[in-house]
Amino acid sequence: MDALQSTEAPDRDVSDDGKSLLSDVIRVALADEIATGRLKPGTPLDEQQIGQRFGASRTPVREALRQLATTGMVEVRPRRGVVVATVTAERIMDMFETTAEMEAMCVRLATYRITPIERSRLQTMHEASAEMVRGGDLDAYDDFNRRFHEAIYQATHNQFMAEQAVGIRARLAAFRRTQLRHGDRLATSHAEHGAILGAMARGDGEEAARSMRAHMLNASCALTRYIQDLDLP
Amino acid sequence: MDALQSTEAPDRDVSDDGKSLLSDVIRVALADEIATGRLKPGTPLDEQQIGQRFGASRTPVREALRQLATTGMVEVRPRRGVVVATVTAERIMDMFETTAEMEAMCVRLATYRITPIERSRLQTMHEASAEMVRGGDLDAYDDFNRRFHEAIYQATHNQFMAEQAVGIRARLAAFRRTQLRHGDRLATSHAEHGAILGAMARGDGEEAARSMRAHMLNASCALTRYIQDLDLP
DNA sequence: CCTCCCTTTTTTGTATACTTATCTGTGATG
DNA sequence: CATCACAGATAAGTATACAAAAAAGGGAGG
Repeated sequence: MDALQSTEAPDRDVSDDGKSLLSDVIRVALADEIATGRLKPGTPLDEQQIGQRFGASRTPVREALRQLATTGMVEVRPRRGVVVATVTAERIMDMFETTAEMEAMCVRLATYRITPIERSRLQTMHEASAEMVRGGDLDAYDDFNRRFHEAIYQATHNQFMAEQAVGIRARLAAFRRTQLRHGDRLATSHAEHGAILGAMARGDGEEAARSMRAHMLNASCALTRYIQDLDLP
Repeated sequence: MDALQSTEAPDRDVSDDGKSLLSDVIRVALADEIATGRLKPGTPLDEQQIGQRFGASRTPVREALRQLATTGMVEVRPRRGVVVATVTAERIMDMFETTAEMEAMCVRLATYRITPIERSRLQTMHEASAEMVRGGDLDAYDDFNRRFHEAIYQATHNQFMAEQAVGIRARLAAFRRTQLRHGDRLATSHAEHGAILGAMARGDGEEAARSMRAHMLNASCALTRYIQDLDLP
């Protein structure tokens, strides 16, 4: 039951942020802890306990939890409490496939709509990432990877679609942390990014989409292994 | 300011549902009113007023509003109240394009994965809809249309993707009510459904996706007109 | 020894009270 | 006459209190 009782000092100081809403602070904090895996699926989220942790009452905690429920990060069982959403292996696969297809969809549209400036920026980012690959800097590459994909979303010039893509990517984040952590996935990923950019440069949206799908599928191989380690229902 | 003060009898009786949560009841009710357009964009949603309407206190109302904010149906301006989300014409276009692309994505996957039983059911639904077209029964066709598309989502055998598709479709529902209400759009829609089913029957996922995109695009012509009538920012 | 039922306890759902920030209106001042 | 400032009003954010349902625990009966 004390899964939330972190050993480090309580983060009460968040309450004196001034402007921000307590419920938002709590929501963001919990979302982060779930996404990064510090709160594991099935963990019960006691309202009072969380409230104490943040030096808040139950009210803002409840609001945060309800909002998280809407995004699917937690599961609310009426009158029976809230738990971190339990995700079956099948569902992770489904989420991953959806992400891959949405990425493909985005890159296809982006191919047709990207501006020269955006294209140049993507290319620059891509070339800069080569250094991270050489240095084997996983964290830096992880961060670059996210920005690279988000730059593609933006290049669709469809704000709504970009938001959807970011949202789904965030929800999947909990399960992809280890995806690049083995073999020469880093180098492979870099090469795949290059293939995607090449197809975009040729204006071949369909090919860019295929490259993206392949890129995501390759990344999923590691994911599959990870899921099996998780021993999910 | 009395946009919420409906002239009909107050729906206080929802509170004695027994099992259901008050906040859920309020959320669903408000979502419906926003989706069907009874609550227009920009309408301020006063917590006390809504509470009175449902015979509830502010607490469950707040929870409902926060959840709606997560789905983008309302906009929360911290300490300044909640309003029905104001949607620009551009954003509706973006939402519509995203929907069209997601539908195309779904139908492509569905083509490869649909079971004989599902295929048969889709075909039966499609044939039954011919009667509605002949009779010009708009409401019945509207309902059939939703079920037809949702049956395709299900045929992807990707529960997560189906949920996403349903969610986006629901968010767009507010703006598509009038889409089929003119010309012989009904007959055209029916024919386009036939084309989609034909491509699926041949196992040509890409063609099915193209047909679906065209189908959605055609539907959007009416939408464009509707948006211009709306006089949005 | 196991099972069922009743009591106790805990926790959720809702209401109400309090605090604080924003809005509004009036008046003073340039 | 316009603008700014201050005070009151209003409504949002949060805390606390109460009600009710579910979980937990214990005792009686089989």
